Amino acid sequence: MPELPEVETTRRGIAPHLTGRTVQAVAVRQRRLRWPVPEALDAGLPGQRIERVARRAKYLLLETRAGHVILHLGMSGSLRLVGPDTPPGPHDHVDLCLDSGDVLRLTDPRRFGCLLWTTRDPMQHPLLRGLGPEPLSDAVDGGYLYRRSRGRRAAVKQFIMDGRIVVGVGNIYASESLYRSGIHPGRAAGRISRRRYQVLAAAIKAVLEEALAVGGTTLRDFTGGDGRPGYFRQALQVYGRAREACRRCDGPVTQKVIGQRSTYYCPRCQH
DNA sequence: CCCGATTCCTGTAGGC
DNA sequence: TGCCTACAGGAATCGG
Repeated sequence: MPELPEVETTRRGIAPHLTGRTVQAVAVRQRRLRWPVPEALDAGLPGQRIERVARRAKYLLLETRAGHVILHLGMSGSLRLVGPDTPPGPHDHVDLCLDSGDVLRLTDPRRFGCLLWTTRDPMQHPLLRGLGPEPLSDAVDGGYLYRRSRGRRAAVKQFIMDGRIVVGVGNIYASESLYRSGIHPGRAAGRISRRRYQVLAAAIKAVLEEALAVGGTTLRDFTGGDGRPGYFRQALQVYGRAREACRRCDGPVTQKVIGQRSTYYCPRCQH
């Protein structure tokens, strides 16, 4: 599923094929995604040249002079470039037809993604306004997490998954970075020391960067469309490994629901 | 403001 | 083999 590294990998994969191209036509076969695909997209996008492909959090932005496409892959979405006469499958909801002949195709079986169009500053869009800093930026460090966590009683795992605090840390990376940090995911966010938040911030960055590095492998699946899981799966220490042996202490990995999400951790190594 | 619960959707996995 | 249910997940939104 598209996590932040995979969204960034997607961006890098499609950007060379989109930048400078003009959208000739838009075909919407299914408008009902997380939010309806607006009719304004069909009206406003054709004829526009894509100046840049950017990313903010897990949103992809296609910038044109007339407006911006805001695209989110949800949990099952993917983008592929296909030839002009490739017949769409049942979950191929939207096509952007380019003047190169390529078609950018959005596939999303569970339809948790979205594809929106705005003629205003996209960063002021309700979905983007209020998002926290990028996890790989200098704005996120131990001191920042420490300050933002004061007074919070919610679990630290929920805290780092809160997009207003820091974006891009999904369920998988939250478990993985807490494991690396030796921090118990259920610990109250406001009761963790500055020193431990420094360790956690470094772990979040390391996990995301490592995933991004192997996300380049996922790109081949993505463009080739064979859907194999990326290599990052093999690097997971706790996620999805309930009752299996902790790689550090050999004790069983525990699975527990925290904040309505499956959470994996080692009760011996994380406190 | 903070926090927990609910909601969207459908492929997959597990139980019987 | 096949049916049925539970579950997974990103993130907005609602209710307290």
